[in-house]
Amino acid sequence: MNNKINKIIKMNTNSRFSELVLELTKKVPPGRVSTYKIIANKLNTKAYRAVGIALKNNKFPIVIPCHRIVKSDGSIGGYSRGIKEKIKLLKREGIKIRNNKIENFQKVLFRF
DNA sequence: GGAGTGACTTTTT
DNA sequence: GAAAAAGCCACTC
Repeated sequence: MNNKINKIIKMNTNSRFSELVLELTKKVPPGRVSTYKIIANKLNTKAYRAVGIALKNNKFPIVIPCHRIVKSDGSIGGYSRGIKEKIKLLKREGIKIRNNKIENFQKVLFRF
């Protein structure tokens, strides 16, 4: 099951970086969020922006919970289908959002 | 292989 | 505290 997902990810990422980004994104549990910064730090890099690029370019947003990745100040960030959709998905998982910012950000933040 | 781009972050106005 | 600027580095073409 998970192996299949990994294969799919590898298929669609020629570079190691994107692969790792997607791997980490997958590990964020439901109801929690993480940030581009945390992921970049986890990969020992400062390519915060490249993390976003990797998520944007991933071909399988179904298996990758991209919506659980937000900006480091708790605001939403971006989403290929529009931030409205992202907010909706987050709310569905029990995360409260006000004025495009996540409430209890520190609480729901998942630090790996 | 160089230049432009971006779902970011931090610092400075 | 909002807005702008600067810094960052992988990605794409």
